[in-house]
Amino acid sequence: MYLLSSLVDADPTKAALLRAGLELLAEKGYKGATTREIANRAEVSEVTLFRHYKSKAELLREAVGHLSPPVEEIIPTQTDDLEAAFTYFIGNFQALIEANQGFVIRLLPELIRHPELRGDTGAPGFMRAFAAGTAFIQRCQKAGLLRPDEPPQQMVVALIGPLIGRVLLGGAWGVLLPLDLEALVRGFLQGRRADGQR
Amino acid sequence: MYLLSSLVDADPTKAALLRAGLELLAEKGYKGATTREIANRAEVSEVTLFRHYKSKAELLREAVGHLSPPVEEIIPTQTDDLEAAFTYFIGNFQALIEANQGFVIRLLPELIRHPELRGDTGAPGFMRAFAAGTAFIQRCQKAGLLRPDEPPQQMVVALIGPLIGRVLLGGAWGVLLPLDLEALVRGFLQGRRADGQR
DNA sequence: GTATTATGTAAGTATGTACTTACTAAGTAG
DNA sequence: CTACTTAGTAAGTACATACTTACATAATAC
Repeated sequence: MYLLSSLVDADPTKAALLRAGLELLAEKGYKGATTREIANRAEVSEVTLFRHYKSKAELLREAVGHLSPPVEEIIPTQTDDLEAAFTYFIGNFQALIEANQGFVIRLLPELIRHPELRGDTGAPGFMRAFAAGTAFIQRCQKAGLLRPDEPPQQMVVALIGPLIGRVLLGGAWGVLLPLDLEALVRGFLQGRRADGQR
Repeated sequence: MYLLSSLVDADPTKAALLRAGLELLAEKGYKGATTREIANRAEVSEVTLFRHYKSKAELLREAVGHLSPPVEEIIPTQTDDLEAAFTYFIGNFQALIEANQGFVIRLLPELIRHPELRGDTGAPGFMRAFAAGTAFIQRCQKAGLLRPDEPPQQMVVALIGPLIGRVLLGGAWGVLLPLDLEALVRGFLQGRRADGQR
């Protein structure tokens, strides 16, 4: 379900614990994710859990730190055709968060509630997808393709905010309603191109 | 912080308990909202809490049921000028969720995680704001002002999804970035008017 | 063959939490 | 003045949880 980087093969016990911890953090929240259940789901004993991590907090902190979406694959390579580039990006991003709805609906709010889980290593892994989007927009601005006066983070919010909101509303309603991605990209680019052309 | 309807004056003890329960449900999650702390924040003893509600679950269920945004005030009264009407609506809605960020970021996900808190009384109070938006769009469709072929719920997602996503991302980043509401309304209405006019 | 490593089982400690019971004090209604 | 309601304090029950300790077992390293 959630994307964990490296280490997965290195130590299978640790990997299983991290994965189980992430899943239960999303499903039940920080308090609801008990060490007993994490160990059960990882198919190890609770004692083994505490032999690998000195506390539940440490385990979950490390698990969150290992979250890593496949950033490289969702970033467009070309910037010649802006509309195509952003359609590519938003399509990939949409697929990513649709496959990881639990992350958006449950894990992200839990990380907002428990900032200590994000660790102190600067940008936490789970934010890399947003950061990648910001970086791409910045690149477009420097290349003179997008208006330079709007902050890139603000542009990212305008671009992917609708996707996030859609998934959250979908969770609340129990139905994921379709979204017109082309219209989204069109609306986003309108008035944001640097050359003034439509 | 959160909008509770009636009853507030009727029984101040209950009202204080409900308010404290909601606040802590948002702040700490279902498990984290302990009866002791709810009672403390309501400035009553824990025993008093259990004299009014037979369980923590019942208290929180009732608290969620009493959530009531000022729906009447955010719905436009006229539909002559669609752009003005939707600007009015989206402006009010924006103000509402900005004043209640905690609801969107913390309470809504917690209600998704614990559907039993929503009660069995059909549409729960906290969804009324979304429902009101849906109803307004439906009215516009019936009046022949908006395309009738797109489901109103889907239109609502396109309209307020960006606001929701923005607040969630704001929570994750610690910064609420500005959003161009006029552009949002313009983009929303583009291609959705029934008469084909721009 | 022995030491080391990774795991399991069983049991236990300390603490927090939902919820109860018994008794008391103050205010209000008649 | 009395009855009733609403609240508080103090204490306790039953259970779950994070985390520990002690001991046994199987696999691997040398």
